[in-house]
Amino acid sequence: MPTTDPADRLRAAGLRVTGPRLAVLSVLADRAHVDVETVRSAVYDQLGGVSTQAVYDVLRAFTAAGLVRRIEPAGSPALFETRTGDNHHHVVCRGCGAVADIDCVVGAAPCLDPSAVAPGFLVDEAEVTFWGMCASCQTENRERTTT
Amino acid sequence: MPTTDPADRLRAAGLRVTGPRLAVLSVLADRAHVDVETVRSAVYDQLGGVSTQAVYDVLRAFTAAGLVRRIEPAGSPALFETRTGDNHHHVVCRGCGAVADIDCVVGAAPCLDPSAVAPGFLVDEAEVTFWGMCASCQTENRERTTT
DNA sequence: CCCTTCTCTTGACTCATTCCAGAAAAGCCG
DNA sequence: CGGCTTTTCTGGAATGAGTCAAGAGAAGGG
Repeated sequence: MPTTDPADRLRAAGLRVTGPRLAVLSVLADRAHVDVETVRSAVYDQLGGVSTQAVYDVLRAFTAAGLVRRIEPAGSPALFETRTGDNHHHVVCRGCGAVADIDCVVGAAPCLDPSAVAPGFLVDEAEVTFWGMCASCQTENRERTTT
Repeated sequence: MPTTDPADRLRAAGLRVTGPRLAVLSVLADRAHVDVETVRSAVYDQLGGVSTQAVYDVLRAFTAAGLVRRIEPAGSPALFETRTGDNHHHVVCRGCGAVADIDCVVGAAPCLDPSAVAPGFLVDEAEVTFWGMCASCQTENRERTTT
């Protein structure tokens, strides 16, 4: 059974095993897309205390090690997710800011071919963000408009 | 002759014609992608003074009116561009942060079909950002590595 | 020309994120 | 199992983008 143990996953990534790191890892495992403040408070509850700084450091280390991916939808703070390496994309709700995953339609990265890129530009990733309205925000909007 | 005069374009959008607005408009016309600070200083030079606030207000009003589009590549401040309504995309250089336009491969918005969106989600736009290295950053990188 | 309404100015303030020591802990080595 | 090096965590201050608020000032309609 490969790298199921959180501590092993950290070691495999060349990172030291510490309380905060394990806690952050477990928080990320629970939820799909988490912002720093959510991580911080969850870790805080779990360990009885952490500094904001530690959370940022841990998340940066994880991102650099490829354990988590950092996404940053326009107009909202950074979010972190554990699905990495599969180049999937995101839908963001304009109403409530909810983020959901979308499997990549094409496959490997970059999943799109930028036809007319500036000459010499070497593209390694295509990031796709879909914008729209989630079901509940549509309902809410309609009600408010109709009323 | 349709909306060639800046002042007319403002009026057509239902906005009042003022010094700062005309100045911002001309700054945006000169460059493809501008951040707020660049706009502010250019307008400052042109008019002999503006408040940061006015620049933000003007840009927000323009964005709301559809005169400009606001883009926000992860890790950099907001940029504004005058190409609107043609749903084109962007390449961002990881080295220097330079942004260039890419014509949409597909055509109309949303230019991609999110196959497995959460049920009920109404998508209205697909925003594509290509990440990579521009020609000069590649060269610089190679030199630094080789040396 | 007057009045209403929208726009700018100034200045304080929030929020996310980073920088800066120094103290503490984890790993590695023998 | 100790000692040493390296990395990580703590606390606190600082930066930068962007927003809020209240009042002075201009644009436009009548």
